[in-house]
Amino acid sequence: MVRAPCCDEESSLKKGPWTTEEDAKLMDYISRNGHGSWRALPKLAGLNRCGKSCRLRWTNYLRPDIKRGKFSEEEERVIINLHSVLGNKWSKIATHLPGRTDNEIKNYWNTQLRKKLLHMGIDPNTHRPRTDLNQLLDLSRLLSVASVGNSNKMTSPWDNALKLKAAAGAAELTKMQLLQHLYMMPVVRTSNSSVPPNNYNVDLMNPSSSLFGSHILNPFGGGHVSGASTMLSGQEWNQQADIVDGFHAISNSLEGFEGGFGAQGVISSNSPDQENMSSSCCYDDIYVQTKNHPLPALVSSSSVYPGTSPSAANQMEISMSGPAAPARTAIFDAWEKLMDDETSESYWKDILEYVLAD
DNA sequence: AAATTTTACAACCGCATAGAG
DNA sequence: TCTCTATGCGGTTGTAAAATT
Repeated sequence: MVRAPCCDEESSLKKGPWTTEEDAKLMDYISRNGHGSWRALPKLAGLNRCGKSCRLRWTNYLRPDIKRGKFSEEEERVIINLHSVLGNKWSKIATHLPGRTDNEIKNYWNTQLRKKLLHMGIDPNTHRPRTDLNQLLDLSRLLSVASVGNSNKMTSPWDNALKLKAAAGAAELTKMQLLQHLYMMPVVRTSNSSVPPNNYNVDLMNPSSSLFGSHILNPFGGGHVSGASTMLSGQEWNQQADIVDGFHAISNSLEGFEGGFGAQGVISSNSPDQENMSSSCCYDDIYVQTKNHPLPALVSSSSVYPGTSPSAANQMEISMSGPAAPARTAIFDAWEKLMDDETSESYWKDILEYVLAD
């Protein structure tokens, strides 16, 4: 059954911006009678609008309890934290911000907060560090942030986020992401590798992988983090069960690293109604997402892997001459820079050597 | 100063859902 | 249980204002 749009029934109904006269009529009517049936209201109030338009105008603009003006830092923090848990459930988020409408919050998110998060290197969809190469290559900035000191003074949610990101081991994070990209490149695979063809990569940031326990970085320290997990291969998490031996070794060598993330307390995860969640497991009263989720646009698997499941033979071909070459160069350049950094620990060199020798 | 681009946000559209009959 | 209506919700669009060229 197809229902006709309510506002198309009478094409003479006015659309577009409301005039002050219309606002006055609507406010006057509702203040005297309440809104009652929205569909009946326009005629009763003498408005040439559809009921839906009247409801929207009232709830988003004319309602007397609406708060106007800039969002405070506290409100920003609340929105970000709630968004990390609820996703784009604007009406639910709005219930925690008295005087703010879902529409206003949605607009503010889309025009301000999203950009701020992106600028900080945080994926606004996942609330996790971005994995695009530009971000990865911006090592010096992250490292300098990480070394700024341990001041706990928070001046804004953004400072907080940056500091937490840094405190959580931005340098290590970046190294891991580079490692991941390195490992995703089918450069060093040999024919006797134990890794099945479709498991030639591994997401070091994957909370469900065995590499780092189940810790997810929450840049805002709000206690919960969620949203879809980043999946770099576009395959099911559970297809990554067979992780190459070399990376088990890396995992073992990085056990101590958990403290870097975990020091904040872990973070965690999902409300049970989280959309797109294929499964979750309880981890010390925390839901940890194990989700099938596509690769972020900025690091498309296709850009690194022209084929979805290349054979060992064409993996080599790809690695030598395929379109992934520029990305590989960038990654290796970043590694070179990293290795030149006198602050790099020797074990990172060991890890790299291990991976390349695999 | 004019033209163009960007930004902010009000409003619309269509789908989902609750609930009445 | 089914059908239908009213309302809620989230994505998208339109447009005025501000910023930039």
